[in-house]
Amino acid sequence: MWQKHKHNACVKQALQKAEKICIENKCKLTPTRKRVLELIWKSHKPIKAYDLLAQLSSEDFVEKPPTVYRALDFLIENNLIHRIESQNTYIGCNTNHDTSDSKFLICDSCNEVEELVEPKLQRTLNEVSKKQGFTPSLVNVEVHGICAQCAQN
Amino acid sequence: MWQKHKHNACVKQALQKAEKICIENKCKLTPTRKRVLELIWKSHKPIKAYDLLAQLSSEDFVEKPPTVYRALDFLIENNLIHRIESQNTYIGCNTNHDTSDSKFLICDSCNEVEELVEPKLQRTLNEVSKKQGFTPSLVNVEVHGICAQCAQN
DNA sequence: CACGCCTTTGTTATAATATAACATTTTATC
DNA sequence: GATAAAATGTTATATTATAACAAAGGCGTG
Repeated sequence: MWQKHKHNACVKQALQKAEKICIENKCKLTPTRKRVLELIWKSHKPIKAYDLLAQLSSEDFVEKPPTVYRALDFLIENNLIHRIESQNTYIGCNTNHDTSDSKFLICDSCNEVEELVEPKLQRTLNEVSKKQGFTPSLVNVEVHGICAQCAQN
Repeated sequence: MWQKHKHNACVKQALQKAEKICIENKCKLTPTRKRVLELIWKSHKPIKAYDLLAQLSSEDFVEKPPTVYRALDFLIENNLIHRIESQNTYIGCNTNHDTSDSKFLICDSCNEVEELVEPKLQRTLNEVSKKQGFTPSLVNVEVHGICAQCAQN
């Protein structure tokens, strides 16, 4: 279970990565953006925009929807988070992307999500696209099911 | 372009398939459900719930959201349509499923959608899931990009 | 430094998507 | 025809997201 891993460490690491990416991409990790990213990582599970909003509201931040959605847009554009379309949720990304493709295993029992980084899956997706003369720009894979942990219980 | 194909025929075929499926599944293709399915097929492209609602309203049907959403739920349950999560849209399904998995190529230029029925893709998805000890129950693949037709123009 | 420009944030309002909850009607079955 | 189950009608509201415009902040250049 994730409680056992070094969770503070993974939040910290995510923020450091974000700083780095922002320097590379010549953009700014402003306080709001940083705080939203931090909240996403702290939750560790897919989180909803309005839940982020509620958490921000209890702090020093302005509590209007555009605040959160702008931050989310920024983080998505810079591949720091992904949106899980089938849930209207957002989750941190700790893989190294050159694209904003997102590929997930989503456990419907514990709600944990695992990002897939399998080159083989990417290759297959490219192949089947090419076969249809299709040029992919953005791939979204969401596999729902039961994770190993939950299957045991 | 799809205008060239026998579009009436494909709508008709879809309705016939629906009748058949409903007999198999021991459920009923009521007038509202049938009309919603027909509208989805007539549009031929991904269509939004409220667009369906607007079309129904100009007819003899009750024009409230639950009407449409119930019909959509029914059609999805019986694998007669799919929901495209990244667009909040619905599209007819003319492949033979035993599951409600959905795998699409989505052209962001002309908005046409092609359903993928590649066994190889399914195998690869199963493989990468298994590798993580994950048991899939529902697969959703949405590849955005540019179709062959649009790439030429 | 001050000016202008661009980015970011604040603010109000509203759009778009979807469901809850309960009443009524229809259908199937006995 | 009584009754239970399925489907539909109805009202209200929840959830998710964006438009539009104003104000503030950062920054490069003369």
